Amino acid sequence: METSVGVIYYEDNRNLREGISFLLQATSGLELLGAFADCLNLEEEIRTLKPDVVLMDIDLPGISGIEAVLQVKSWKPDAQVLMLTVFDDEEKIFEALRNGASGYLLKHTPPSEIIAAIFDIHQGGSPMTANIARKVLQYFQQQRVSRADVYNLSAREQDILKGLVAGYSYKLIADELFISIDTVRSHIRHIYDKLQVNSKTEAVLKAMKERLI
Amino acid sequence: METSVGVIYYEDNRNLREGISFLLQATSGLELLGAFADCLNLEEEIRTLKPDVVLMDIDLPGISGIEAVLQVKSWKPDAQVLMLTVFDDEEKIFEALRNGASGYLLKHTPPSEIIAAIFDIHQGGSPMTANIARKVLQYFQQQRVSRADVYNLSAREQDILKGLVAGYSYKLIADELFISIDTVRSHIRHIYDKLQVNSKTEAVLKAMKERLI
DNA sequence: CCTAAATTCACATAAACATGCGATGAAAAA
DNA sequence: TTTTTCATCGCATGTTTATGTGAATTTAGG
Repeated sequence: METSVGVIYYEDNRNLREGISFLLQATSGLELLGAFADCLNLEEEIRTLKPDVVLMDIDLPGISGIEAVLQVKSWKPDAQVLMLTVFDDEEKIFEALRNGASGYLLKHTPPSEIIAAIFDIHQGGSPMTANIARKVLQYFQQQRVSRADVYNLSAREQDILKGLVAGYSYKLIADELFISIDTVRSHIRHIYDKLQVNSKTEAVLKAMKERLI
Repeated sequence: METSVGVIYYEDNRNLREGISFLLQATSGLELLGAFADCLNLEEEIRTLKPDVVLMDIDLPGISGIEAVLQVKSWKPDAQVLMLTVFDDEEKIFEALRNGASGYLLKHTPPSEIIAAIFDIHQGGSPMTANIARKVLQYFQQQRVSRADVYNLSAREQDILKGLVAGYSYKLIADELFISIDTVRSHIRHIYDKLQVNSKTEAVLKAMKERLI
């Protein structure tokens, strides 16, 4: 059983690459399998070196670090990718994370923390700076902005809409709420007006997407 | 302009509360506005003490820390809530974060890091342990895993299902795919069989909830 | 008090949908 | 080669929805 964590490092800035490489080599428990300036031979490098952790600069020439993540994960799905970036650009962060990166650090992070993060990520954690974590959280929280009152749905209309979202037919909703089916029809007409739709499916989709219920 | 960060602390364990309280008081740049064992007077405390940061144990007797987050955010939306917990229970994490918490630390985090996290959160970061960050990421990544194959939907059936999820009528789907409306019917029959539903709305709901598309 | 919503109900008709029972040809699997 | 699955189409029938029109009662706001 190997005890050290195999690392590959992609970084186009030579000084930085050599500096961090030296640090990685000097750290017991880590094994630097390779350090490269670009991802031109990514596939072969991943296949032959079989890294546990890939340290990846996000702004690489040629194939960007973001695309590279996808490739790393497709060739070695259990490899953990830790992104390094100078700027915390929201779009790039999300793209990289969606592509399968597991951690995200700013380059100005102290070297000791980068080392710690490599061990972290290898043990199943997702090291990221508090700033980046906040952006992820916001994306994840941004939801409940739009509420039912935006569309001025009355309480009863929301009841009916809940029934629709539950997948009920008009008749079931009527039974559920102890009202006639024509009343249900009437409410649904008003709901459609307010949501600007004209079918059950569209209303349900809008309700789900905008979390009106 | 006040320079210190006002903190309120909720923790039912007396020893822990007094220990951390002492630490908070001794830290320059922080001002401990209050430390309480429960959230029974949460509203008043938030209103009168106007904290910048609320340090909240997740497992409080009476009103749980998770519900408390919602209340804190409703009475002082710009207050940042930092959750503290012993176990990293996935459900509780997500509930707290959905309710508006901005950070999440395990209780065994070293006191120095808790202090650092308070400053972090006040400056717009979201401090969280690597383990918790991983869970958030996974939730956020779990999306694009087309589980359509779980139900053995054929490629064409997925096309039609996409049409339904887009809110199209049979006729529109038929036009879109250059097939007859009867063919659409036929595919939809098979989709219903495979998904075990019997209406457009149910199929759409299932597709959305389980991210089949 | 008056008006505007909201809630309830009714009748009617056309459109859309669900389902049953077929069928054909092509491609993939056995 | 035979069988199975897929994708395509048709017809028929009953059910559910969408929409028009109208109206009585309750509730909330000006």
